[in-house]
Amino acid sequence: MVKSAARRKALPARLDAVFHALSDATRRSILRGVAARAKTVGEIARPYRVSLAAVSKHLKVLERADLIRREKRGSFQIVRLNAAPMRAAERWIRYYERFWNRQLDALQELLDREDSR
Amino acid sequence: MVKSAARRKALPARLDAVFHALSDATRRSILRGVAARAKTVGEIARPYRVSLAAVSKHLKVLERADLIRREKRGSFQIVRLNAAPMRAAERWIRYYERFWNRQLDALQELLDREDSR
DNA sequence: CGCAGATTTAACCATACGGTTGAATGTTAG
DNA sequence: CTAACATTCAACCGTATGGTTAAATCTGCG
Repeated sequence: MVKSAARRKALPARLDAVFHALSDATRRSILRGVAARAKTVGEIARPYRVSLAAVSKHLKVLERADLIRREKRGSFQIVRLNAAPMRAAERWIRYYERFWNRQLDALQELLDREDSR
Repeated sequence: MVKSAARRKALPARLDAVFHALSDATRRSILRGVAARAKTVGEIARPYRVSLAAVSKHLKVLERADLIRREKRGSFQIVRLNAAPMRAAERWIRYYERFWNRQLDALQELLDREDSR
């Protein structure tokens, strides 16, 4: 059962892992990269000034959040994006859309009042 | 100038702070609470089993991400949600919507094939 | 003034993070 | 079999995190 396998962790813990994975600019950049196309670890690491071992650790964090999947291909491996877990994160955030809209409305109202003064 | 004040930090750094703030279940829970209505620190802390000092630290993390604003009201203070920074986070994630859709499509296709076997 | 209440600060602790270097592992190619 | 390559592991380092308790700070009130 694909679904239950993907959900063995409780939602809060998964959100913890996903948001934590996204809280680092290097990791977000890595995700952008593998979203464009699947890459080997070496390819992923090349653009960054950090060591390969550091990138390996970043990949482990991303893997813990299930945001990437690895396919072993002999001596190297192919890393590809798994965007699915972002859905829950996006839904969590989007709950607050009404609040930022409301606040923007309030700000707009404020600015309108300033303008007409 | 409201806008430039809200943007004194570079986008990546702000995203770091926002995603990090959201990576803890207690902090997410706190945000839910203050979204419902503005609260004092004491009110915020009451439901949790941790000390007031711990909650105070959580609030500092949320404040660093500019996800809450505090209004001093004499001996206590009122904490309210500031959802605006979530916009950028939501936009960052939504970029990947097409990927999780694409992958869901692929999964659906797979399941369809299974069904018709 | 002086206390009570609300909140933060300080000091401390264990663990996690993000980075390094160097050794170890696994795999393919000669 | 061995050399070369891709990647991870291990050990270490400095700093951050999330928690604690106890002391400090600030404010309103009698």
